[in-house]
Amino acid sequence: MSAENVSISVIRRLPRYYRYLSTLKKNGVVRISSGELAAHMQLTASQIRHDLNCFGGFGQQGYGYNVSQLASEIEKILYLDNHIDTIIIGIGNLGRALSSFLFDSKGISIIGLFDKSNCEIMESNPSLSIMPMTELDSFCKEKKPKLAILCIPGGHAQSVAEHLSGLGIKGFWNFSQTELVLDEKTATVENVHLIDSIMTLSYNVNTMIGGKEE
Amino acid sequence: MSAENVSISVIRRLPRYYRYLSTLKKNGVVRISSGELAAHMQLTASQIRHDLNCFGGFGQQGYGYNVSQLASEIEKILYLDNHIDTIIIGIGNLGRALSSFLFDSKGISIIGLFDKSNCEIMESNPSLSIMPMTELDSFCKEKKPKLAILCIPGGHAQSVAEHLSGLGIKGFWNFSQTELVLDEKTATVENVHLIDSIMTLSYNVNTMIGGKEE
DNA sequence: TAGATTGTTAATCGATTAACAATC
DNA sequence: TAGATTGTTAATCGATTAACAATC
Repeated sequence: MSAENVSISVIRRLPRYYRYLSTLKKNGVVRISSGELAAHMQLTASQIRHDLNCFGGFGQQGYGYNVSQLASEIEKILYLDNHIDTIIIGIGNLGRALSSFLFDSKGISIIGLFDKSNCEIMESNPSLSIMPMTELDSFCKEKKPKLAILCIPGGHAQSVAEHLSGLGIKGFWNFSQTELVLDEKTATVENVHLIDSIMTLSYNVNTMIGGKEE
Repeated sequence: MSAENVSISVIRRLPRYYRYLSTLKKNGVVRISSGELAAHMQLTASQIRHDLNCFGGFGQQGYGYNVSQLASEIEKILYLDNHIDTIIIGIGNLGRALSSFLFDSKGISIIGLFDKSNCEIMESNPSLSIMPMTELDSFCKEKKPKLAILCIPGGHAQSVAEHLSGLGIKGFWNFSQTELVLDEKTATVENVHLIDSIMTLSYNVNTMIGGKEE
Protein backbone atom coordinates (compact mmCIF):
# COMPACT_ATOMS: atom_id res chain seq x y z
CA MET A 1 0.00 0.00 0.00
CA SER A 2 2.58 2.57 1.00
CA ALA A 3 4.74 2.73 -2.11
CA GLU A 4 8.48 3.02 -1.82
CA ASN A 5 10.37 5.93 -3.27
CA VAL A 6 7.52 8.39 -3.24
CA SER A 7 9.05 11.84 -3.13
CA ILE A 8 8.64 13.97 -0.04
CA SER A 9 6.99 16.70 -2.13
CA VAL A 10 4.16 14.32 -2.90
CA ILE A 11 3.81 13.15 0.71
CA ARG A 12 3.60 16.74 1.92
CA ARG A 13 0.62 17.38 -0.33
CA LEU A 14 -1.37 14.39 0.92
CA PRO A 15 -2.54 16.00 4.18
CA ARG A 16 -3.86 18.92 2.20
CA TYR A 17 -5.79 16.64 -0.14
CA TYR A 18 -7.11 14.86 2.91
CA ARG A 19 -8.22 18.08 4.58
CA TYR A 20 -10.00 19.25 1.47
CA LEU A 21 -11.68 15.91 0.79
CA SER A 22 -12.92 15.86 4.40
CA THR A 23 -14.60 19.20 3.85
CA LEU A 24 -16.19 17.97 0.64
CA LYS A 25 -17.42 14.84 2.39
CA LYS A 26 -18.92 16.94 5.16
CA ASN A 27 -20.72 18.98 2.52
CA GLY A 28 -22.18 15.84 0.99
CA VAL A 29 -20.16 15.88 -2.23
CA VAL A 30 -20.00 12.32 -3.57
CA ARG A 31 -17.76 12.50 -6.61
CA ILE A 32 -15.13 14.90 -7.90
CA SER A 33 -12.85 15.05 -10.92
CA SER A 34 -9.19 15.95 -10.79
CA GLY A 35 -10.07 19.09 -12.73
CA GLU A 36 -12.60 20.29 -10.18
CA LEU A 37 -10.26 19.46 -7.29
CA ALA A 38 -7.47 21.34 -9.00
CA ALA A 39 -9.60 24.44 -9.49
CA HIS A 40 -10.59 24.51 -5.84
CA MET A 41 -7.14 23.78 -4.49
CA GLN A 42 -5.23 25.98 -6.90
CA LEU A 43 -3.16 23.12 -8.27
CA THR A 44 -3.11 21.47 -11.70
CA ALA A 45 -5.28 18.47 -12.48
CA SER A 46 -2.20 16.80 -13.84
CA GLN A 47 -0.36 17.08 -10.57
CA ILE A 48 -3.25 15.68 -8.58
CA ARG A 49 -3.60 12.62 -10.83
CA HIS A 50 0.16 12.18 -10.86
CA ASP A 51 0.37 12.39 -7.06
CA LEU A 52 -2.47 9.96 -6.43
CA ASN A 53 -1.11 7.47 -8.93
CA CYS A 54 2.01 7.12 -6.84
CA PHE A 55 -0.15 5.01 -4.55
CA GLY A 56 -2.66 3.42 -6.87
CA GLY A 57 -5.44 4.07 -9.34
CA PHE A 58 -8.14 5.41 -7.09
CA GLY A 59 -10.23 6.98 -9.82
CA GLN A 60 -12.39 5.75 -12.63
CA GLN A 61 -12.18 6.95 -16.21
CA GLY A 62 -15.12 9.02 -17.25
CA TYR A 63 -16.28 9.42 -13.66
CA GLY A 64 -13.53 10.87 -11.51
CA TYR A 65 -12.93 10.04 -7.86
CA ASN A 66 -15.35 8.98 -5.17
CA VAL A 67 -14.80 11.54 -2.42
CA SER A 68 -15.16 9.38 0.64
CA GLN A 69 -13.33 6.42 -0.89
CA LEU A 70 -10.41 8.65 -1.86
CA ALA A 71 -10.37 10.23 1.60
CA SER A 72 -10.17 6.83 3.23
CA GLU A 73 -7.40 5.71 0.88
CA ILE A 74 -5.33 8.74 1.86
CA GLU A 75 -6.16 8.04 5.49
CA LYS A 76 -4.61 4.61 5.09
CA ILE A 77 -1.56 5.92 3.22
CA LEU A 78 -0.88 8.42 6.01
CA TYR A 79 -1.49 5.75 8.67
CA LEU A 80 -4.21 7.88 10.25
CA ASP A 81 -5.93 4.67 11.32
CA ASN A 82 -2.92 3.95 13.53
CA HIS A 83 -2.14 5.66 16.81
CA ILE A 84 1.41 6.71 17.33
CA ASP A 85 2.22 7.24 21.02
CA THR A 86 3.64 10.69 21.52
CA ILE A 87 5.14 12.76 24.31
CA ILE A 88 5.58 16.51 24.58
CA ILE A 89 8.73 17.96 26.13
CA GLY A 90 8.38 21.51 27.41
CA ILE A 91 4.94 22.64 28.52
CA GLY A 92 4.96 26.38 28.06
CA ASN A 93 2.30 28.15 26.06
CA LEU A 94 3.38 26.40 22.88
CA GLY A 95 3.42 22.94 24.44
CA ARG A 96 -0.04 23.57 25.85
CA ALA A 97 -1.30 24.81 22.50
CA LEU A 98 -0.01 21.73 20.70
CA SER A 99 -1.36 19.43 23.38
CA SER A 100 -4.91 20.69 22.99
CA PHE A 101 -4.52 20.98 19.23
CA LEU A 102 -3.59 17.31 18.99
CA PHE A 103 -6.03 16.14 21.64
CA ASP A 104 -8.46 14.49 19.25
CA SER A 105 -6.17 14.36 16.24
CA LYS A 106 -6.21 11.28 14.07
CA GLY A 107 -3.09 9.17 14.08
CA ILE A 108 -1.50 10.79 17.15
CA SER A 109 -2.01 9.90 20.83
CA ILE A 110 -0.50 12.20 23.39
CA ILE A 111 0.43 9.93 26.30
CA GLY A 112 2.80 12.10 28.33
CA LEU A 113 3.76 15.71 29.06
CA PHE A 114 7.11 16.62 30.55
CA ASP A 115 8.53 19.84 31.92
CA LYS A 116 11.45 20.94 34.06
CA SER A 117 9.26 22.81 36.51
CA ASN A 118 6.75 21.31 38.96
CA CYS A 119 3.76 19.32 37.95
CA GLU A 120 0.44 20.97 37.33
CA ILE A 121 -2.77 19.65 35.89
CA MET A 122 -3.52 20.63 32.28
CA GLU A 123 -6.85 22.39 32.19
CA SER A 124 -7.53 21.52 28.58
CA ASN A 125 -6.70 17.87 29.04
CA PRO A 126 -7.20 16.96 32.69
CA SER A 127 -6.37 13.31 32.19
CA LEU A 128 -2.74 14.21 31.59
CA SER A 129 -0.62 15.62 34.36
CA ILE A 130 2.72 17.24 33.66
CA MET A 131 5.59 15.08 34.77
CA PRO A 132 9.05 16.26 35.80
CA MET A 133 11.94 15.44 33.47
CA THR A 134 13.34 13.08 36.09
CA GLU A 135 10.54 10.63 35.25
CA LEU A 136 11.29 10.64 31.54
CA ASP A 137 13.47 7.54 31.45
CA SER A 138 11.22 5.24 33.44
CA PHE A 139 8.17 6.49 31.53
CA CYS A 140 9.73 5.80 28.14
CA LYS A 141 10.96 2.38 29.19
CA GLU A 142 7.48 1.44 30.30
CA LYS A 143 5.27 3.11 27.68
CA LYS A 144 7.64 3.13 24.71
CA PRO A 145 6.43 6.30 22.95
CA LYS A 146 7.66 6.63 19.38
CA LEU A 147 7.32 10.35 18.75
CA ALA A 148 8.44 13.40 20.72
CA ILE A 149 7.40 17.02 20.33
CA LEU A 150 10.17 19.36 21.39
CA CYS A 151 9.00 22.73 22.73
CA ILE A 152 12.16 23.57 24.62
CA PRO A 153 14.79 26.27 24.12
CA GLY A 154 17.35 25.67 21.38
CA GLY A 155 20.21 25.28 23.80
CA HIS A 156 18.92 22.03 25.28
CA ALA A 157 17.26 20.52 22.24
CA GLN A 158 20.17 18.60 20.76
CA SER A 159 21.13 16.80 23.97
CA VAL A 160 17.50 16.06 24.88
CA ALA A 161 16.90 14.67 21.39
CA GLU A 162 19.94 12.42 21.56
CA HIS A 163 18.83 11.15 24.94
CA LEU A 164 15.30 10.47 23.69
CA SER A 165 16.65 8.76 20.63
CA GLY A 166 18.45 6.38 22.97
CA LEU A 167 15.14 5.75 24.73
CA GLY A 168 13.53 4.60 21.48
CA ILE A 169 11.96 7.78 20.09
CA LYS A 170 11.86 7.51 16.30
CA GLY A 171 10.46 10.89 15.27
CA PHE A 172 10.92 14.46 16.47
CA TRP A 173 8.60 17.36 15.82
CA ASN A 174 11.09 20.10 16.48
CA PHE A 175 9.89 23.56 17.55
CA SER A 176 13.16 24.46 19.21
CA GLN A 177 15.19 27.07 17.40
CA THR A 178 18.02 24.85 16.37
CA GLU A 179 18.83 22.26 13.74
CA LEU A 180 18.85 18.77 15.24
CA VAL A 181 21.61 16.53 13.98
CA LEU A 182 20.64 12.88 14.41
CA ASP A 183 21.42 9.70 12.55
CA GLU A 184 18.73 9.59 9.92
CA LYS A 185 18.61 5.83 10.02
CA THR A 186 17.32 5.88 13.57
CA ALA A 187 15.23 9.05 13.72
CA THR A 188 13.24 11.40 11.49
CA VAL A 189 13.07 15.10 12.24
CA GLU A 190 10.34 17.46 11.12
CA ASN A 191 11.34 21.03 11.83
CA VAL A 192 8.85 23.81 12.42
CA HIS A 193 11.12 26.81 12.35
CA LEU A 194 8.58 29.52 13.11
CA ILE A 195 11.18 32.24 12.96
CA ASP A 196 12.15 31.27 9.42
CA SER A 197 8.52 31.26 8.42
CA ILE A 198 7.73 34.74 9.73
CA MET A 199 10.97 36.13 8.31
CA THR A 200 9.96 34.85 4.89
CA LEU A 201 6.56 36.48 5.27
CA SER A 202 8.12 39.69 6.50
CA TYR A 203 10.44 39.71 3.47
CA ASN A 204 7.49 39.30 1.12
CA VAL A 205 5.44 42.02 2.78
CA ASN A 206 8.33 44.46 2.96
CA THR A 207 9.14 43.84 -0.70
CA MET A 208 5.50 44.34 -1.60
CA ILE A 209 5.13 47.57 0.36
CA GLY A 210 8.48 49.20 -0.25
CA GLY A 211 9.35 47.48 -3.46
CA LYS A 212 8.81 48.48 -6.99
CA GLU A 213 5.40 46.96 -7.65
CA GLU A 214 4.59 46.65 -11.31
CA MET B 1 19.67 45.81 -2.79
CA SER B 2 16.76 43.39 -2.73
CA ALA B 3 17.06 41.73 -6.11
CA GLU B 4 13.99 41.04 -8.18
CA ASN B 5 13.09 37.54 -9.27
CA VAL B 6 14.89 35.71 -6.52
CA SER B 7 13.16 32.38 -6.14
CA ILE B 8 11.20 31.64 -2.99
CA SER B 9 13.38 28.59 -2.34
CA VAL B 10 16.37 30.88 -1.94
CA ILE B 11 14.51 33.35 0.29
CA ARG B 12 13.38 30.53 2.58
CA ARG B 13 17.00 29.54 3.19
CA LEU B 14 18.13 33.04 4.18
CA PRO B 15 16.74 32.94 7.73
CA ARG B 16 18.59 29.70 8.31
CA TYR B 17 21.87 31.21 7.11
CA TYR B 18 21.18 34.16 9.36
CA ARG B 19 20.50 31.96 12.38
CA TYR B 20 23.65 30.00 11.85
CA LEU B 21 25.82 33.04 11.24
CA SER B 22 24.48 34.62 14.43
CA THR B 23 25.63 31.58 16.38
CA LEU B 24 29.07 31.74 14.75
CA LYS B 25 29.32 35.43 15.58
CA LYS B 26 28.39 34.74 19.17
CA ASN B 27 31.16 32.14 19.28
CA GLY B 28 33.67 34.66 18.01
CA VAL B 29 34.18 33.14 14.55
CA VAL B 30 35.41 35.89 12.22
CA ARG B 31 35.59 34.29 8.81
CA ILE B 32 34.09 31.22 7.17
CA SER B 33 34.27 29.65 3.73
CA SER B 34 31.28 28.36 1.81
CA GLY B 35 32.73 24.88 2.23
CA GLU B 36 32.85 25.08 6.02
CA LEU B 37 29.38 26.60 6.17
CA ALA B 38 28.08 23.84 3.93
CA ALA B 39 29.58 21.11 6.10
CA HIS B 40 27.99 22.54 9.24
CA MET B 41 24.62 23.23 7.67
CA GLN B 42 24.39 20.04 5.64
CA LEU B 43 24.10 21.88 2.34
CA THR B 44 26.47 22.10 -0.62
CA ALA B 45 29.04 24.87 -0.87
CA SER B 46 27.80 25.45 -4.38
CA GLN B 47 24.28 26.14 -3.23
CA ILE B 48 25.41 28.60 -0.57
CA ARG B 49 27.54 30.59 -3.01
CA HIS B 50 24.77 30.47 -5.59
CA ASP B 51 22.17 31.65 -3.07
CA LEU B 52 24.25 34.52 -1.74
CA ASN B 53 25.17 35.69 -5.22
CA CYS B 54 21.52 36.34 -5.95
CA PHE B 55 22.00 39.43 -3.80
CA GLY B 56 25.61 40.38 -4.36
CA GLY B 57 29.17 39.25 -4.01
CA PHE B 58 29.61 39.26 -0.25
CA GLY B 59 32.71 37.10 -0.21
CA GLN B 60 36.31 37.49 -1.18
CA GLN B 61 38.27 35.04 -3.29
CA GLY B 62 40.89 33.15 -1.36
CA TYR B 63 39.40 34.29 1.95
CA GLY B 64 35.74 33.36 2.21
CA TYR B 65 33.11 35.40 3.99
CA ASN B 66 33.37 37.71 6.95
CA VAL B 67 30.84 36.30 9.40
CA SER B 68 29.47 39.49 10.91
CA GLN B 69 29.47 41.36 7.61
CA LEU B 70 27.56 38.56 5.92
CA ALA B 71 25.10 38.39 8.82
CA SER B 72 24.40 42.07 8.54
CA GLU B 73 23.94 41.83 4.77
CA ILE B 74 21.33 39.12 5.23
CA GLU B 75 19.76 41.24 7.96
CA LYS B 76 19.31 44.01 5.42
CA ILE B 77 18.00 41.69 2.72
CA LEU B 78 15.37 40.33 5.10
CA TYR B 79 14.51 43.87 6.29
CA LEU B 80 15.28 42.87 9.88
CA ASP B 81 16.37 46.44 10.51
CA ASN B 82 12.78 47.53 9.82
CA HIS B 83 9.88 47.06 12.17
CA ILE B 84 6.72 45.79 10.68
CA ASP B 85 3.69 46.55 12.84
CA THR B 86 1.79 43.38 13.56
CA ILE B 87 -1.40 42.30 15.28
CA ILE B 88 -2.43 38.89 16.57
CA ILE B 89 -6.01 37.71 16.17
CA GLY B 90 -7.08 34.99 18.58
CA ILE B 91 -5.31 34.84 21.92
CA GLY B 92 -5.58 31.22 22.99
CA ASN B 93 -2.52 29.23 23.99
CA LEU B 94 -1.09 29.50 20.50
CA GLY B 95 -1.62 33.25 20.24
CA ARG B 96 0.04 33.69 23.63
CA ALA B 97 2.95 31.47 22.63
CA LEU B 98 3.54 33.46 19.45
CA SER B 99 3.20 36.76 21.25
CA SER B 100 5.95 35.97 23.71
CA PHE B 101 8.01 34.23 21.04
CA LEU B 102 7.97 37.39 18.91
CA PHE B 103 8.33 39.78 21.84
CA ASP B 104 11.91 40.74 21.13
CA SER B 105 12.08 39.41 17.60
CA LYS B 106 13.92 41.44 15.00
CA GLY B 107 11.83 42.94 12.24
CA ILE B 108 8.46 42.39 13.91
CA SER B 109 6.64 44.64 16.39
CA ILE B 110 3.52 43.26 18.02
CA ILE B 111 1.31 46.30 18.55
CA GLY B 112 -2.08 44.73 19.24
CA LEU B 113 -3.77 41.57 20.46
CA PHE B 114 -7.40 40.81 19.69
CA ASP B 115 -9.79 38.18 20.90
CA LYS B 116 -13.51 37.57 20.93
CA SER B 117 -13.66 37.07 24.69
CA ASN B 118 -13.09 39.69 27.39
CA CYS B 119 -9.88 41.55 27.84
CA GLU B 120 -7.19 40.27 30.15
CA ILE B 121 -3.65 41.38 30.70
CA MET B 122 -0.94 39.25 29.08
CA GLU B 123 1.41 38.05 31.78
CA SER B 124 4.33 37.63 29.44
CA ASN B 125 3.89 41.02 27.89
CA PRO B 126 2.09 43.26 30.33
CA SER B 127 2.28 46.33 28.13
CA LEU B 128 -0.23 44.79 25.75
CA SER B 129 -3.80 44.25 26.80
CA ILE B 130 -6.11 42.02 24.80
CA MET B 131 -8.70 44.03 22.93
CA PRO B 132 -12.14 42.83 21.89
CA MET B 133 -12.74 42.30 18.16
CA THR B 134 -15.14 45.25 18.17
CA GLU B 135 -12.16 47.59 18.47
CA LEU B 136 -10.37 46.09 15.50
CA ASP B 137 -11.54 48.58 12.89
CA SER B 138 -10.75 51.73 14.80
CA PHE B 139 -7.40 50.33 15.91
CA CYS B 140 -6.35 49.47 12.36
CA LYS B 141 -7.48 52.81 11.02
CA GLU B 142 -5.40 54.60 13.62
CA LYS B 143 -2.29 52.41 13.87
CA LYS B 144 -2.21 50.93 10.36
CA PRO B 145 -0.61 47.55 11.12
CA LYS B 146 0.66 45.74 8.04
CA LEU B 147 0.81 42.14 9.22
CA ALA B 148 -1.71 39.91 10.98
CA ILE B 149 -1.19 36.60 12.73
CA LEU B 150 -4.30 34.45 12.56
CA CYS B 151 -4.74 32.03 15.45
CA ILE B 152 -8.46 31.53 15.05
CA PRO B 153 -10.52 28.49 14.05
CA GLY B 154 -10.63 27.67 10.33
CA GLY B 155 -14.31 28.53 10.02
CA HIS B 156 -13.80 32.24 10.63
CA ALA B 157 -10.40 32.73 9.08
CA GLN B 158 -11.40 33.52 5.51
CA SER B 159 -13.91 36.23 6.41
CA VAL B 160 -11.63 37.77 9.05
CA ALA B 161 -8.76 37.82 6.55
CA GLU B 162 -10.87 39.52 3.90
CA HIS B 163 -11.98 42.10 6.42
CA LEU B 164 -8.40 42.75 7.57
CA SER B 165 -7.25 43.00 3.99
CA GLY B 166 -9.79 45.78 3.54
CA LEU B 167 -8.27 47.49 6.60
CA GLY B 168 -4.84 47.56 4.99
CA ILE B 169 -3.21 44.35 6.24
CA LYS B 170 -0.69 43.18 3.62
CA GLY B 171 0.53 39.90 5.07
CA PHE B 172 -1.06 37.01 6.92
CA TRP B 173 0.70 34.44 9.04
CA ASN B 174 -1.98 31.82 8.94
CA PHE B 175 -2.25 29.21 11.69
CA SER B 176 -5.94 28.55 11.08
CA GLN B 177 -6.67 25.19 9.54
CA THR B 178 -7.87 26.46 6.22
CA GLU B 179 -6.46 27.73 2.96
CA LEU B 180 -6.93 31.49 2.67
CA VAL B 181 -7.92 32.69 -0.77
CA LEU B 182 -6.92 36.32 -1.22
CA ASP B 183 -5.90 38.46 -4.16
CA GLU B 184 -2.16 37.94 -4.27
CA LYS B 185 -1.60 41.44 -5.53
CA THR B 186 -2.87 42.92 -2.29
CA ALA B 187 -1.83 40.34 0.32
CA THR B 188 0.75 37.65 0.95
CA VAL B 189 -0.11 34.55 2.95
CA GLU B 190 2.34 32.36 4.79
CA ASN B 191 0.63 29.20 5.95
CA VAL B 192 1.75 27.22 8.97
CA HIS B 193 -0.34 24.12 8.60
CA LEU B 194 0.71 22.28 11.74
CA ILE B 195 -1.55 19.36 11.00
CA ASP B 196 0.11 18.79 7.61
CA SER B 197 3.50 18.95 9.24
CA ILE B 198 2.78 16.36 11.91
CA MET B 199 1.02 14.08 9.43
CA THR B 200 4.15 14.13 7.28
CA LEU B 201 6.26 13.25 10.30
CA SER B 202 3.84 10.55 11.34
CA TYR B 203 3.99 9.06 7.82
CA ASN B 204 7.78 8.99 7.95
CA VAL B 205 7.90 7.41 11.39
CA ASN B 206 5.26 4.82 10.58
CA THR B 207 7.04 3.93 7.35
CA MET B 208 10.31 3.64 9.25
CA ILE B 209 8.90 1.47 12.01
CA GLY B 210 6.51 -0.74 10.10
CA GLY B 211 8.12 -0.48 6.70
CA LYS B 212 10.64 -2.62 5.01
CA GLU B 213 13.87 -1.00 6.17
CA GLU B 214 16.83 -1.97 4.07
C1' DT C 1 54.00 34.21 -6.37
C1' DA C 2 51.25 30.08 -4.93
C1' DG C 3 47.18 28.63 -2.62
C1' DA C 4 42.62 29.24 -1.58
C1' DT C 5 38.17 30.27 -2.48
C1' DT C 6 34.85 33.00 -4.71
C1' DG C 7 31.55 34.23 -8.63
C1' DT C 8 29.35 32.40 -12.42
C1' DT C 9 28.23 29.53 -16.23
C1' DA C 10 27.08 24.98 -17.81
C1' DA C 11 25.41 20.22 -16.69
C1' DT C 12 22.47 17.44 -14.07
C1' DC C 13 18.78 16.17 -11.59
C1' DG C 14 14.07 16.17 -10.04
C1' DA C 15 9.51 17.98 -10.01
C1' DT C 16 5.71 19.80 -12.55
C1' DT C 17 2.96 20.05 -16.57
C1' DA C 18 1.19 18.62 -21.05
C1' DA C 19 -0.56 15.28 -23.98
C1' DC C 20 -3.04 11.46 -25.26
C1' DA C 21 -4.22 6.58 -25.49
C1' DA C 22 -6.95 3.60 -22.50
C1' DT C 23 -11.32 2.84 -20.63
C1' DC C 24 -15.33 3.56 -17.83
C1' DT D 1 -22.04 4.35 -28.65
C1' DA D 2 -20.28 9.05 -27.46
C1' DG D 3 -18.46 11.81 -23.83
C1' DA D 4 -15.76 12.29 -19.99
C1' DT D 5 -11.95 11.61 -17.36
C1' DT D 6 -8.41 8.76 -15.74
C1' DG D 7 -3.58 6.64 -15.82
C1' DT D 8 0.77 7.18 -17.68
C1' DT D 9 4.44 8.55 -20.61
C1' DA D 10 6.97 12.31 -22.64
C1' DA D 11 8.21 17.32 -22.58
C1' DT D 12 9.18 21.26 -19.97
C1' DC D 13 10.58 23.87 -16.41
C1' DG D 14 13.17 25.12 -12.38
C1' DA D 15 16.33 24.12 -8.79
C1' DT D 16 20.58 22.04 -7.40
C1' DT D 17 25.19 20.70 -8.26
C1' DA D 18 29.57 20.59 -10.70
C1' DA D 19 33.24 22.82 -12.82
C1' DC D 20 36.45 26.21 -13.54
C1' DA D 21 38.19 30.77 -14.76
C1' DA D 22 38.78 34.98 -12.12
C1' DT D 23 41.01 37.00 -8.37
C1' DC D 24 42.15 37.96 -3.65
